[in-house]
Amino acid sequence: MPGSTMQKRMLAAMRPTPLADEPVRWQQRKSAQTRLKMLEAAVDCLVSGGYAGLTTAQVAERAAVSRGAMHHHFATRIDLVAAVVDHIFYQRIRLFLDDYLAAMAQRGDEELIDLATQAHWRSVQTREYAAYLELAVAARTDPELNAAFEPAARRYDEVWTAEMIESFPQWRDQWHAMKLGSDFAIAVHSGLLLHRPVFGQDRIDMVLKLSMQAISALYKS
Amino acid sequence: MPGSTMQKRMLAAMRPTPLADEPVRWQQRKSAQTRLKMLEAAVDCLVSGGYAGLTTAQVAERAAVSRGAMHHHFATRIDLVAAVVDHIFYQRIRLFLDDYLAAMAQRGDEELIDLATQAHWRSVQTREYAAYLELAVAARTDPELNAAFEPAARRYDEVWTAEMIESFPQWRDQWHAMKLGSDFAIAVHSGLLLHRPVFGQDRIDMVLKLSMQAISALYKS
DNA sequence: CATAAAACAGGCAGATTAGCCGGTTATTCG
DNA sequence: CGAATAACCGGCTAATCTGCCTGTTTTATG
Repeated sequence: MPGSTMQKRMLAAMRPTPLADEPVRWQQRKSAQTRLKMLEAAVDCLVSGGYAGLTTAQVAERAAVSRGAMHHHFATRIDLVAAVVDHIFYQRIRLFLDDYLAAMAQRGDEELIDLATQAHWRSVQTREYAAYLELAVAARTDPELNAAFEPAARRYDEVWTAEMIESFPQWRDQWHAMKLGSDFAIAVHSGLLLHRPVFGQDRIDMVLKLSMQAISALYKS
Repeated sequence: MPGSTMQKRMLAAMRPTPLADEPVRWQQRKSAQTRLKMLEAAVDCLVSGGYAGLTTAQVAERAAVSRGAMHHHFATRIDLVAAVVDHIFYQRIRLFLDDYLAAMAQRGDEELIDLATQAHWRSVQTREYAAYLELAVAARTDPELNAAFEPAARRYDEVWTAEMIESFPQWRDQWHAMKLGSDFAIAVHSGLLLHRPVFGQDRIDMVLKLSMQAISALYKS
């Protein structure tokens, strides 16, 4: 399994343009650093206060930068939001790959589907996914956000699909089933996250178990 | 199948206190009417602008009432929000029952589980569920909203569970499986709603089909 | 009919936010 | 070294929202 190749390919496909290559000049490096600090602060704002809590003032305060610096990097709020959207999708890919490849290194090449499914469920429980959820829901009612979110979400989905086909050549003839299983896991996991406060851990675990069985059954037919 | 009994029991269990019994005096009836008009306007606000768009000014404008009347019925914004939460859960129960019982009247008593699952998927595509989704996500980051939302969500869940056991006595000995199937459908359907803009209808339909199979399999073991 | 109470109307102040702008410091390059 | 450029600073305005407040109209009651 070309784990390293897979990682590089997916990350390259989703990397935001400002981080295209490492700058060498002090100014640009400092600038990128400040920019990243603001993006991470924006993610914090999303996680703790939702999309409505993602205000320029809050982000500037959390990032410990002046509102002037804020305005220098992101002229308007929507510029910041668009950058946050790209950042979140990139981080989601990065974190999932880190976790999945680590799990794959520990265990063998068997039960790869189970391993990937479990890694996806873990990725759903991260702060990055919480931020993604806020953006996804807000994009449903905010046209400006949706203009930035939907293209990024589609790109993420395409990269995900293409990589699945590339990375599991042994199942290339049943990639339809793989895609279905992936979509299924995505839907179940996000739904479970949404209902966790009411369901509680026990019911969550039972639904997860049932989902794994349904996915496994896809490959035995 | 005592459909009417089921309907009355569930609606009574979830009915908001202000609508406990029909008032007879003009004033109270008019008051309840205005109140309902504001609650429906609030749902409109939620659907079109998200939880952040649920402002007292917007609601008053959509409901075509003065901000004074608004303040008379709901002293603070959180009072309005709490009433909207109860209203939404009540409407969700009501609309689901209307749809499910109508579908059950058309078709026979067979495949009740399939019928209920399909009715649930339809209920997820209503404007009331869109409003519920906004509230559920906002409640994750807004303590004040969560204080009103979580108890209501738990009550809804308890009523749902109890009614399932009451209404399907023929499967009383496998109510664990029924509950699991219900939780599973709830998770899948909400997850699909969330990802529909990216998935598209074809992939949605395939996941729905797979889900139905997994649920059906629960009752054959 | 008179008085009380409920429903309704709309203006005002305080707080918050987005966007904008002139000024300041630090870095780069000729 | 000096000019140009990039990064950064913080105050100002307009708009919006919430909560509160004083009146006005409509309905109920003795």
